[in-house]
Amino acid sequence: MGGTTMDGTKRQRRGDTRQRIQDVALELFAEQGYEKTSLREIAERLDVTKAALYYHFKTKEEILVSIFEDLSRPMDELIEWGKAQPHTLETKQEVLRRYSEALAGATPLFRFMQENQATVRELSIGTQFKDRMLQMRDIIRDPDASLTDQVRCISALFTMHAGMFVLQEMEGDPSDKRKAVLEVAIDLVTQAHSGAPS
Amino acid sequence: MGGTTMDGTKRQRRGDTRQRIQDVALELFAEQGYEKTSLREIAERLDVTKAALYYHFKTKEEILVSIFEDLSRPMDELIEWGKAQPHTLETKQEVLRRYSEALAGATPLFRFMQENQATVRELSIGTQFKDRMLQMRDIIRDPDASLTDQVRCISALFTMHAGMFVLQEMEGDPSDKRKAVLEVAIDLVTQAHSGAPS
Amino acid sequence: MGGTTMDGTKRQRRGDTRQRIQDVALELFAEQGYEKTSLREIAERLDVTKAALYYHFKTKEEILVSIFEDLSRPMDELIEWGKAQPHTLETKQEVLRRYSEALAGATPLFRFMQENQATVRELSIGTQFKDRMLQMRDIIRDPDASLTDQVRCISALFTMHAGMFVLQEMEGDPSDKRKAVLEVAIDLVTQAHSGAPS
Amino acid sequence: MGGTTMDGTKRQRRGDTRQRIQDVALELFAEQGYEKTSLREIAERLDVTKAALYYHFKTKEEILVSIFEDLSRPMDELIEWGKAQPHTLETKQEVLRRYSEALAGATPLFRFMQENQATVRELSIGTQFKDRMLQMRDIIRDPDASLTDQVRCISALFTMHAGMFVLQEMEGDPSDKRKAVLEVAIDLVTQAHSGAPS
DNA sequence: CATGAATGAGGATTCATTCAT
DNA sequence: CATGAATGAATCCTCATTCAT
Repeated sequence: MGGTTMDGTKRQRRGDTRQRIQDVALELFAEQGYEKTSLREIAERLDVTKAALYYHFKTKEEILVSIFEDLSRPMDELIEWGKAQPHTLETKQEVLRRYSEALAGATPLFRFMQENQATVRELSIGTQFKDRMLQMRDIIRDPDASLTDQVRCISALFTMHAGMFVLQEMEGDPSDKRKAVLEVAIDLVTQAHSGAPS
Repeated sequence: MGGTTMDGTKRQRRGDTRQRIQDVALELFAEQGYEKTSLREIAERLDVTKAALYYHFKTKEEILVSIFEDLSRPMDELIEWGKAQPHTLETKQEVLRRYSEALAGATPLFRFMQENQATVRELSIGTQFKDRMLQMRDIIRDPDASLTDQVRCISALFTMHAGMFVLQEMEGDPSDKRKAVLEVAIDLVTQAHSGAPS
Repeated sequence: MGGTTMDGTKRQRRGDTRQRIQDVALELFAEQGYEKTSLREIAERLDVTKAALYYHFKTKEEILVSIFEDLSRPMDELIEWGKAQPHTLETKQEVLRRYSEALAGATPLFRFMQENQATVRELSIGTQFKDRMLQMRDIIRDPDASLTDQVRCISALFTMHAGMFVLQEMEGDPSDKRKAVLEVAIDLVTQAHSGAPS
Repeated sequence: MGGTTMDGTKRQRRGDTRQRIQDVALELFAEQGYEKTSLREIAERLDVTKAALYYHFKTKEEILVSIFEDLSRPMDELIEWGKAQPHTLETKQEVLRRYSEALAGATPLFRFMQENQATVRELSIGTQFKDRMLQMRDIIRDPDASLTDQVRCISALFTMHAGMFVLQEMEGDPSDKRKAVLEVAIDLVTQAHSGAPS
């Protein structure tokens, strides 16, 4: 597929239609939801025909899948890395720090995933995403800790997740807010670590 | 056609159709999402025609609105109560306790609201729900506290929210889990209260 | 039907629902057209249920039919009278004068008939109305006259018809306008009469 | 399904679907009225699916609008021409002559417009059509003339309009009838011109 | 690479009508 | 006299998808 001269940054300037489709699609998906975004709409924004989309993607779902796969790679790598580390507090804190960055790098996707859970659940990426969240959870929490401490860890994760979107509506410098969110999350994990097992 | 022999099973249900529509609709909305649930599906489950739904509700959206209004009243009352109290730590803790109960009493609705944010956003209830969340936020947080402490308060809210659904997938007694979630939330608010202003 | 004490003006003050239905229906039919006016709309305006309409009329069409029959009686009588007279110019002029009054007394109905010809054509009253128009034509025109003179007579009729509605949009006193229309119509018939046979 | 063996009958029709839709639609609209003609019916007659109609036209109304725009252009041009001429009797007579031709060239459309006034009134073309009629009126009549003479001019217009359809039911050669109608119309305008101002 | 034309399945909604109470 | 509840058939319209060119 896609025969071009190998100049190192191949496929950058040329058949960028595929990329543009993904960009527009993600924008619309995040804004209006997956179901309410029609291929017609995407095509119109790109000023191509619907049929053109089908040249690049077999189905509507495949567009979403491809976006997901491209953008969630950093998160995947983070999980891989986290699993290879010792389950120390320091690891967990570092995981949170890196997760904060991963989230920031793919805000629209995560916003989409969060706001379209019901839809995404029956799509192939639904399971994938859930699996990753569970893996994150298992890196962060300690199965032998008290229920409360486990909740703290999970809460740390959700705090970061939700923080991204809810805090957008508060005044203040975005990077300050991100720092605050991260701080609270790290705090939660740290507290969980110093708790007594149930 | 449609013929169900009058064996009492159907006879009993008379006059409660409106309620039954709401019940089935909420179940399906929560399970599959609002967009993916068709009125045909709801009607079929109730063994009535689509047109019957329109006797009781003017539009699909109105079904959802009516469910929302009925089920979110306790939350409304809680907010009313919370706003009338002094903004002390004790009030906040009590609000969280009551919120925990309100959530438990309307789990499917809250699950729906959380998993269908994208859809709900352009529906009339979207704004209402968001408003309520912001009011809860303003009861719980202290606008003069440090950013971090404000995040703690918001995190307390989301912990409870998310807790409801995410923890369903963990082993353990449901009421234990609810208690743990509440504890973490109260903890967060308490910590926020003892922090120094920024 | 409708047993009440015979006080001479029976059924005037009491079961006037039937009458009210007709009034509202005609108003709406004339305003929006027959197809676009739903029984729901009529019922709502009267603040009764749709089912109530069915107590008074068997079908939607019957409402229209009943209106038509009640309001077009004067026109019927005019035709009867006209047919019994000698076919002189004076008769025709008098017919036009009386027609002018008949039209004025049932403006909304005639407006409706004119603006809903396509719909009315397949309704029972369609044929009736057309028949009456043809009878009017045959009273007014002389089959032995030249084509042109026949057209003059028919034109006289249509002038009066259309005049009712089109002239509403011109400035000037309504009764002056009606007089002008009648004058032109009478003129046309008079001219037709003095013409030479083809 | 739908299977028509490729025997040429269908093959020929390619690319002209849009036109065929307009043709069939106008035919049905004129015959049964706009409301009573369903897209299903149009599609069935053309042996395509309803969705195919939507490929060519955005809405049912747009089908009608497109027909109207295509077919009423001659009338538009006539108005343009008429407005540019001096307001002499000769101009008016010529306008009527040309109008007669314009009407003949778009009989089904004008029949439709006349028989569906109630429907058309709330459609976008309703206003357009009315505007054109008023412009025609203003070309033909003299605002300083007596009311009666103004009615004569308007009557001339309606005579031509109505003539088209009513006369179809009279015996006689069509072109003879058209000539007679035109003669009466011209007569009316001519009389109006020789009248004394009110 | 992309379009023009079309489809089949399904969506929400509206309507005239019925009937037991 | 009138209503409450329901139906069956139809409506316009939208969508993801296909395929010959």
